[in-house]
Amino acid sequence: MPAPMANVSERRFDPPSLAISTVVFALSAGAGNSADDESTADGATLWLPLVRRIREPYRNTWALPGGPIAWNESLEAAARRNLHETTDMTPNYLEQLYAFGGTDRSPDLRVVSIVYWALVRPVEADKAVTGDNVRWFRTGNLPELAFDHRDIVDYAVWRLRNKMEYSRIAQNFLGDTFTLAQLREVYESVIGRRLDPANFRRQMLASNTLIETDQVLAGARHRPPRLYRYKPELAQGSTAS
Amino acid sequence: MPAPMANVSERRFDPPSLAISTVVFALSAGAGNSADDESTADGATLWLPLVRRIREPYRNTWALPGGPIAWNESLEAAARRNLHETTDMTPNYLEQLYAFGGTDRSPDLRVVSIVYWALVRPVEADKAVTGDNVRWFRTGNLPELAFDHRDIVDYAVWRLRNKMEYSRIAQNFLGDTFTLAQLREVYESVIGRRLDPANFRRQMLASNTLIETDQVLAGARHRPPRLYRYKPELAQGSTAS
DNA sequence: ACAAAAGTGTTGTTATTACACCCATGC
DNA sequence: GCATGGGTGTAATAACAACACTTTTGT
Repeated sequence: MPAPMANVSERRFDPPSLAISTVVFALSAGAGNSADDESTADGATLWLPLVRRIREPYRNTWALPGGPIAWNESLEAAARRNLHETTDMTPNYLEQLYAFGGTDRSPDLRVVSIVYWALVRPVEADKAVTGDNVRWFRTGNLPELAFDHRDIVDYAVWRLRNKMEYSRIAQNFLGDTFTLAQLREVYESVIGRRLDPANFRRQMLASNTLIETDQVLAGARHRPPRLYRYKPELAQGSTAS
Repeated sequence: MPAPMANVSERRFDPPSLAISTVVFALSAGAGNSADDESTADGATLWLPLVRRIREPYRNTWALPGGPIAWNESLEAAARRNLHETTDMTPNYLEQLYAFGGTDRSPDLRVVSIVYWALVRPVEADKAVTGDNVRWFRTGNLPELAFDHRDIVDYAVWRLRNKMEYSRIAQNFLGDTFTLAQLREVYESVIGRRLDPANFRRQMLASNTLIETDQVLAGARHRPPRLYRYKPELAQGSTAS
């Protein structure tokens, strides 16, 4: 119960308060329950869920899911709990993005936001109950966002693209097994550029992170592609504390 | 004046409070005013300043310089101000490292630390008035640190090494002009590995970030090396807000 | 048979590495 | 002259990119 008798103008001079927000990414498959799904044939697209603010400032404006941090939970736990409370999702991957603490982020309160970014698989993305107050948007076609959330999203997209090039986070968009074409599609839709199937295949196999299963994916009118899975990883998650 | 009548045991259940800390790096030249300067002939070494805690918990233990965030300053400004207050230094480079918010970081208070890391040139490093409460330590030979500061330092070193390989932060350890050997020494002492002088030279020149001056550095008993300077950079600093 | 994507081969280009060798200075 | 690092040359290797070509399925 901090400073119970403080009114708004006095609160302006309190030390900054803390909050958590999360930028969640999913690929198009799981975002089918959106209104304007004009998914072009040339590959999947990136989507993220936003929530409508129900109070001032920026009332009715779309914003990143977020909330306060409880006294007995870590930052990551706060992000995870909050995400579940607001969107019913449990992320496959969760990593701290940045702490945003400019003095002019909010018109009245001074709040420092510790922002996480997350990846969810299609199955998980479908769990998000969308409606008037929660909706998926494509990263390329966002509405006006509250606060500096637009900058935050841009930074998160940049980070995702970046990390895609040197790590194996792509697996967090996919199910347990997948074809190399599916894996390639993840890469292509995130970095926004076509990749040579032949070279991509060799790079992935050479990276020694894949296990070839003995199954193939039949049904299409061409040679059935082999299914792969990722090797169990030693340690992927985020940084300590 | 938040919650003025709260005692210690009640404070445990307050929402986390905020603080800023900074890991400052300098190369050996500027750290000569240290006690155990046994700088080996084979290149410079990394140093960082620590301050002695004057209150519980961890009283008398060395810790990262840090402090609270004022209501009207950004996180970066808080780091900069605090660094100046505690060590009289103004960093050449300053970037956010990570927000540490584990629940067990401190025995009593719950505090979230937003940590920055900084680079200072030798001239600036000399401004730090060392004494009983501020001292430079080599990163390879640190004392026991308060809280989780040891983990934080390790992470900062990792980040510095990493960033050294794909960016031009090395310049923040050097003066305006420098020889390629000096630049190489910075790289070598940070990443802890010898580099081929010939190849290093070509890589640096090929990167197209250096300007050749018309001066050389005479005085040594070998061919005088040419002095270079960095091209004025478009934008280097940290991320917004 | 044919279309379409899976999968393999091959070649040219570029980046990296190792190391030989010449250059210019102080002593 | 000679030791010392500055600076250039070069060849072997590895990584990457482009693209031709063969394989296997569904229709």
